[in-house]
Amino acid sequence: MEFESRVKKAIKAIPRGQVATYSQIASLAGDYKAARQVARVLHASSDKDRLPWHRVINSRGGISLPRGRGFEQQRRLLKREGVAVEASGRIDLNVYLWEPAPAPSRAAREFVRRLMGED
DNA sequence: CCTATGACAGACA
DNA sequence: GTGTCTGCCATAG
Repeated sequence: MEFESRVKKAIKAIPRGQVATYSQIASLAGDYKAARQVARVLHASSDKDRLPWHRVINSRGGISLPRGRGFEQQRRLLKREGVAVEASGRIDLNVYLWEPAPAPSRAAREFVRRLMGED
């Protein structure tokens, strides 16, 4: 249940107005090959989890839910927060894909420290 | 131990 | 662009 909770945490971290892919979430949860598990978690999750599930899309930049079984709702929720979704369900990843800020590397911290002239 | 499931992804024709 | 095939692996039963 460790992996599953990390998946949920990662999904909750997706900012409003942006999207993340299944495999992206899997990677953040610690297993880059576990995209299908992310799908499984979402499929099984009930609304009490309060997950921004609609911000998770597939690697082709599309809504994976079939029409009539969630597609329309996901599209509506995304549009509501400013994400442009084509009628086909496609979303421009170059615009909306979430790029989590990486933790600064040691080298980066060192660089800043020197810039600021701390000793 | 099995087998089945899953809102996936990448490679290929 | 489509369609097919294969690998993937945590869970549930």
